Amino acid sequence: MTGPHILDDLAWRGLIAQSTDLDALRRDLDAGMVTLYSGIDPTAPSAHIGHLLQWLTLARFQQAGHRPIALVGGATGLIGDPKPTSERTLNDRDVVVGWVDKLGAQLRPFLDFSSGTPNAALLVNNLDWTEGLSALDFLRDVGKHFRVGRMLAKEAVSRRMESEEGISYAEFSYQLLQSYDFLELFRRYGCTLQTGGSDQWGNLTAGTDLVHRVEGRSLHALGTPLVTKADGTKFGKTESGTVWLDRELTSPYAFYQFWIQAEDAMVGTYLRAFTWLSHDEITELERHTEEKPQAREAQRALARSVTALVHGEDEVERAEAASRALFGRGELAALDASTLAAAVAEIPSFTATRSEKPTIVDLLVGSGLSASRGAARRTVAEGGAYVNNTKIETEDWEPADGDLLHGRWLVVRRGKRNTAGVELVGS
RNA sequence: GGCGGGUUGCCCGAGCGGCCAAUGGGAGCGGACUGUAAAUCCGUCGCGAAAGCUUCGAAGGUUCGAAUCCUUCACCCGCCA
Repeated sequence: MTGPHILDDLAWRGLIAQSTDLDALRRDLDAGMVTLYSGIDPTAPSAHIGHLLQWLTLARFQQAGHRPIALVGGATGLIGDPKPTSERTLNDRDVVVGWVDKLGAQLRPFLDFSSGTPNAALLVNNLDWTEGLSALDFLRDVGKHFRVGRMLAKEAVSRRMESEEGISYAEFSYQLLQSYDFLELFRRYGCTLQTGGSDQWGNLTAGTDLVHRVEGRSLHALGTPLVTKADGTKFGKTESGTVWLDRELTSPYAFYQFWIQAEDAMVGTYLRAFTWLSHDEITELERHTEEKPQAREAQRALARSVTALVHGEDEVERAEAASRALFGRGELAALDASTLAAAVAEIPSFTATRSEKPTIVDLLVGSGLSASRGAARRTVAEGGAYVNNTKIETEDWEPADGDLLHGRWLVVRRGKRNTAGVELVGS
């Protein structure tokens, strides 16, 4: 095996926020193949880039020769992990089942499941071992090992206890369910390490505690840091919401754009956490950002790498070509028809009819760039409306024939970076 | 089961019969600067071109007039059983 030790690599990448006994973990990792797991709950029809980080972490361990188990929480997803701010609303069972399937399919490309490989990845669903469990058995076999004082002390619980809203018994019990997963995976597969976001730390340690009490074994837990923006605020959101891995929810182009807009101060952090680029390559890119930030080399590499990982090289090509066309210094009118058509295909677009004589306000609203006519008019008044990179000053502006690129397209833009395509049809 | 407190726009949070489409902060959005970055400053932030319309947990009611008062319901929090 080449390259740095897996723990050193993770540390270098800034992926170790918390851990149980790191030295003991290192000894186990060095002694042979370790089976580890990380779980995500089905709370939406797609994973997002926070989940991606967990899967990549599993993949890094697999790359180092260890066996990853990717867990999808068909059971825990029915209960809901306590959020610091508010109680979750329960999702219907069949909805959760559908999401479990989607997430399972979505994570497959990130791990090697090929049978025959000694450390082939496993995909499990915790509903498999909890569904048949009676409430009495659960309380006797799992509940009996938990002290309420310890449970209350967990941050996820205490934060909620202090909040106005409080916490339901169901969410309070969540940590028991997740702990039981660790115990079950230890018994079934000899799993001795759980990784997860540091917001899961309480749940991770609850798991090691349970196994310790029941099996007398000290297992390991590793918490990855919560990825944030430079000012500490939420990462992974755009104007239109969460950045999803599902292309129907976040198009590859939008996905690429999200990464290319990364802040200078954070681009290195993201490169380390979300890409497979080597330490040398990343160090070089970080130096580039330091010396020539306006070139945005690091952002470009980041967007390219992560988009390739999630959507493939072909989509990277398309996203880059569209980005060049839309953000390039060249005139849009100078683009040939096929390049333009390809670019428009990548961005949200809609069709308008000539006879309807759409105004700039119609175009902004119709393309979804503005939420309402009032908002669209405001955008025009604020000087944020563009057609084909030309600022539109009046709200009753209508496209003339000469404005149409190749006889039918318009590129509408709100602000600096929100673009949409319009195809004008009819006569 | 009893008593008390609460539910306001994306979030926090004022308002406690008319001056309230609702103070303030944050987030968001647009502009200037720049580099599809950050910071800063300026503007904006229910729908509508406007008249006006729909909002302050839900439904009723009192009133010329309600987010503000009353009734019922739902949910949340606390204390006591």
